[in-house]
Amino acid sequence: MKRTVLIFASLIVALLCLFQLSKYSYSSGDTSIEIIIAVIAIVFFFIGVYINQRSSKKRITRDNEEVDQGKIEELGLSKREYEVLVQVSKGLSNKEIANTLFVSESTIKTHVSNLLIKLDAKRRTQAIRRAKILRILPE
Amino acid sequence: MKRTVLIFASLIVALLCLFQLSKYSYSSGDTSIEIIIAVIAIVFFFIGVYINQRSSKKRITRDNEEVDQGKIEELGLSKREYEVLVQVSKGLSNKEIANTLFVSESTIKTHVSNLLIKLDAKRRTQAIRRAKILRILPE
DNA sequence: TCTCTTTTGGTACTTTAGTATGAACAAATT
DNA sequence: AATTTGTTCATACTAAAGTACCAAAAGAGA
Repeated sequence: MKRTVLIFASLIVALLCLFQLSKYSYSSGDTSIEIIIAVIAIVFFFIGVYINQRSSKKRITRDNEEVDQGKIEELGLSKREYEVLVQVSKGLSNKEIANTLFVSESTIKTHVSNLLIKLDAKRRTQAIRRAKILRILPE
Repeated sequence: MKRTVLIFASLIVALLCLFQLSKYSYSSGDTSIEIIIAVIAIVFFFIGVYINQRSSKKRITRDNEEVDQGKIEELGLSKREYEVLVQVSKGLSNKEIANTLFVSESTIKTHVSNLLIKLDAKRRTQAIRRAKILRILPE
């Protein structure tokens, strides 16, 4: 938001500068009005392109990286369960997850079972699917 | 590409129209040159925004939906193997895949085993992971 | 025609995954 | 203090998943 204000402020300043430039050129008479208008058109065209590129980049980043924390709570997933879900989505086995989280495989099995119920999935692959659709997983 | 040419052509036409308008306004003297320039600036600014929005939308769609056919060949995945991979990524079991593709479960197991080797994965969940990273799967 | 790849399918086996159930313990809530 | 919730772990079991090997049939290409 602050950036948008700054950009618009500098746009107005640029516009005023162009006014002065056009007046000067007109009075001196060595530059035709058509060229001035063309330059202004081109400059503002590219300003529009540039500003839009910045905002669209932000949009892409937001959509792809942000995780919907609300839906995690909505599903009733606990912190640990979500951690396990992330590891599952990385393609790790229960034993591997147990090692990375420093708990036993039994614990992971319990978490996965609860995960499947809460995500309404029969298999871990289905859980991954649903989690990605619900925008619960990163990337 | 064709659209880009069309857009630029209409841009030039618009520019010429504005030239004529500015000449008329100047000779009649009832509109100041500043206002004309301001209008042109604003119009071309929004033209820039509009064009960039169109192209950025295309970019988003391309990045998310297009599948890298080259990498599939590179990995040596056959048509059927790729079909199975897609079903696996949807969270289906071997039996379910067998039913949707009208073959036996043994066949699916063979395909999956070959898939895992070609994708350098130990589990189907890992295969899904790698496939998504390689941009082989849709969405 | 012969060869190679793909697709299909089987058997037998091992390994993961997932279910059911019970239980201990800590932390937060009522 | 009593209850609920989350995390931990175990046992015993069933169900998938995956491996290893083999083999037949179809299609494409040399």
